[in-house]
Amino acid sequence: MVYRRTQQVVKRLAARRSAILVAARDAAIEGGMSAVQIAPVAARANVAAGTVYRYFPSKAELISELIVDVSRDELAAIRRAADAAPGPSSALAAAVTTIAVHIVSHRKLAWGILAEPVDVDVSESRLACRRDIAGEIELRIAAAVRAGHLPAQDTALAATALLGALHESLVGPLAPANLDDPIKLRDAVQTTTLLALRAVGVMDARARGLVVQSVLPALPAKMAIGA
Amino acid sequence: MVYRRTQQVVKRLAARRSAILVAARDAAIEGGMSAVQIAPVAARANVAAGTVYRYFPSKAELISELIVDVSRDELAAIRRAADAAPGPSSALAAAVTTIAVHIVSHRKLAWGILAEPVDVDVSESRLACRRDIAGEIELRIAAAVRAGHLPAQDTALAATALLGALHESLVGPLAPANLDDPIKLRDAVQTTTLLALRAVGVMDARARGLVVQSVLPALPAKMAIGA
DNA sequence: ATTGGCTCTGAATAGGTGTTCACTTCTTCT
DNA sequence: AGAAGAAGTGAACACCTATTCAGAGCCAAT
Repeated sequence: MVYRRTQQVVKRLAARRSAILVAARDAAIEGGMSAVQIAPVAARANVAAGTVYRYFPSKAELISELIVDVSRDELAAIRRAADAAPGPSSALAAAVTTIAVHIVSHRKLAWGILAEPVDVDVSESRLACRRDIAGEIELRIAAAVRAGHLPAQDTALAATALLGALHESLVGPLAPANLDDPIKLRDAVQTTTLLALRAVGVMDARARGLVVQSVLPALPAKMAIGA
Repeated sequence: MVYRRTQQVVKRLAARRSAILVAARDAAIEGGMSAVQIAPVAARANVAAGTVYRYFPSKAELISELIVDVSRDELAAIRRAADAAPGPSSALAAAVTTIAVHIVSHRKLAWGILAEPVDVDVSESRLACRRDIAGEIELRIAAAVRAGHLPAQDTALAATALLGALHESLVGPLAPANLDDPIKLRDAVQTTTLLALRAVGVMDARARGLVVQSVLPALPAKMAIGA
């Protein structure tokens, strides 16, 4: 063998792999999963279509890895926000708010990762991703129940329903228009979070307080301006 | 002109058109929208692929009409249930329960009509269908608010979120397994309805009562047996 | 500089599905 | 019965996109 990968080459290969994933994510952010096609993604990453197949065995694998990546970041953000909260109810509110803000920040990506049908089979990774996030919410609901802040309930179903409500009202086809307006967006996030908290049994008055506490810090600065 | 459609022919044409629509609906019930393909649908309806195009200008038109049909039936059922209820809160509970029961009765159809991405552009009719149903729920929420049973709120957003919660927890990928078991199914419908009612601000205790009242009559007999 | 293997390329391939259309079959009217 | 026109047929076509692969270009070691 007269050829060995030098450090420089290893780095270039890794960079290229990452570039392809980034290109795929950008495509999804702009046009949803249906825009994640091999040729356009390859063009974005400045490689030929065939090159993609030197890094990923199939389109399904590429998309799966994309989903896993996005979901990992999302989950980390949720945990960070919830763990920083002073109590179980606040933690739940913070988690819900974090999800809502993430969803509205990249609506097409969220739609693509969560629901948009894709021709390839990514159900496995997509399901796992959803399960992870729902599981985290479930944990937070259960903690609030244990603390006596919420009535006893089927936490798994509640977490699922809660995510469904968030998705539908923030990225679904009936989501309010003009979510580009920071003020409307903030209102939508607040209202949706309030609904979600009430759904699991937080009293209305208390829920309103939790929402105000959790929404403002979670929003990017430019969105909070309208406060 | 030496040829005019006789009554008999008119009838046969109408029957054939209807058969194609029924075939499309059955295909959707069994395998979701992706199973609604021209060749299989034509085979189901006992016609050739080309014949479908003598009745519908394109696949998109066929699917649009399918969506409109299903949605019309759904809306009628919701109104019937809600109008039969004694008061605004009961009406809302009845409407929500009706939707939940319909959804679980034909999960793949519901998924296909509401969310499953399709290659053709049916966004128009799908959106209208969703808007109609959400609008009905919104009306019922607004009535309950006017009656002083619910806190003032953004009724449009609430209706949307409520539908999202129902869909996600009953037909989404994280929906509980074993919904074929009538008892589990009834529990899922009850729990989900309870969540939905609480989300819009019905007090927990009152919500539980409404759910029990509304779920049992709405369930098909075989599902209610476990009561 | 040369050699042997690795990586990249992008045109060609393959498979799947909506749509068309020349032809056949059926229906109506004289 | 025969003619004229409508309805039905299904194989062929068109389009789209994932995937492949033979050859070009690049890299490391001698």
